[in-house]
Amino acid sequence: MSRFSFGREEKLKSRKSIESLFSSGKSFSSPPIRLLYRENDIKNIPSVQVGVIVPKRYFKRAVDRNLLKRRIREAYRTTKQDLFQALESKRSHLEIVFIYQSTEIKNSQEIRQSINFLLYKLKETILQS
RNA sequence: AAAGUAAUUCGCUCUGUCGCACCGACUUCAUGUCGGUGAGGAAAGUCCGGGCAACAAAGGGUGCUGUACUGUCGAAAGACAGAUAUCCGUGAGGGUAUGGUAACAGGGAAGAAAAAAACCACCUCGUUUCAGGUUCGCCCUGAUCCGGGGAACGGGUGAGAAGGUGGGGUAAAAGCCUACCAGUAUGGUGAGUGAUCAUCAUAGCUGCCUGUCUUACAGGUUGAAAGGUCAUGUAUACCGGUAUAUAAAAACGACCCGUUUGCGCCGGGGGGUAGACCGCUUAGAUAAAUGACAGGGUACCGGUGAAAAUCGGGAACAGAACCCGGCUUACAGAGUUACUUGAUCU
RNA sequence: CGGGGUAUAGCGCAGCCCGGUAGCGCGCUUCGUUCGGGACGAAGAGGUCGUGAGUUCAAAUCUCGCUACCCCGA
Repeated sequence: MSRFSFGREEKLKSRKSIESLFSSGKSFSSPPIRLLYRENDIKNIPSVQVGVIVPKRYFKRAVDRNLLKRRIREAYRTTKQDLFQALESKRSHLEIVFIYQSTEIKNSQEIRQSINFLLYKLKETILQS
């Protein structure tokens, strides 16, 4: 597996897991993005599933929503290495959702900074627990 | 040339790195490698029509909804070409409307009046009173009150006022008569597939809008969250058979006629669950791919400049979710063809 | 993805079907009443009828487009 790939297994798709994530997940934010995550050790395999949300309320046109989702996915894809290394020792399953919370269309640099910070903080909290 | 009108076509591109979805081949315990394909003219709004699917089907009438000039194409929506009326534009052109009219109803405010009369003003006859004249006769003239008659629209309000203008006519008037003009109806001739147009003759026949009404054609309902298969496995909804026959009642789009089903028993069956696959496609996903970053270039835009040039910016509207045909809306800019121009430049 | 609805005064709603005067309640302003306030009484102000076109003599109302908000369907 290539280091920067972002295949089907890494995407959060199940309706059930999303609902439980929203009801029992923990979160912290770095504007304009909020990160929502949950840890479980059911599978006993180090793995991550990620979802991206851009609310229709903030962006009426589908073009803008698609653009922001693509930028967030790219930022995650290029900066996820540290998180994976940290998970190697924990052998736990992690579910993450990124929620975009701004009415402006931010450029790629700002989004990447935000994602960088969020993933760093997530790594720290996981290693501590 | 410039500005414009109509139709039509297009609507960024190159390099590098890292990625995504589907399909195929090879290889595998996992997986990986290679190759191919991967947004639009509107994919949008969901305004119409059709396919497709399920349900309902026994039919008829009334009702309801939509459409309505002519020809051609089309499964239908609709498109193209034309006709008439009207509005906009100098113009090329563009917008809007269009079955039928016999009968009935309505048209606020304003205005005398909204189609039929009345009122005021007009003319005339009789009468009351007054004034003046006088040939002294209720004889003449004028005004006034009341009553009868005449005719029509003079009343300047309104979006709209009883065809328009001139002449005649009359006590006063009026298509009352006449000339010309506009329209309508009927008939003839010619042109056109047709709507219709042109022209001739005849008839004084002459307001507009809306609704009711009426004619022809079309329309069952719900939408891929339709629907099917598998897994999961539960209340008497549903289905089949049988039996009874009294009726309440229910279904058949709103109503009427009409038709069908009906207590019970036996057998099947299933409220639920929220998973997978099919439906699904030469783009074909299902928390939903078609991209991100870096660098360069073009159309084009802005500044400076006489020009060459140079500096800065740099592609609009917008992202498929069952599929087709239309309509509507958004859109930086560019090309092609035909045509127009009073005022602009050479 | 599909279907439906609403927009009128600061707030909540009528009026729209069948075109001609924009109204109701609460609130607001002024005056009266009271020692003062509340309640009460009297008077008054306040609306591009979401927006852009069209039809019409005339549009909140009829027709078409656009915008915003809300609801329903597993």
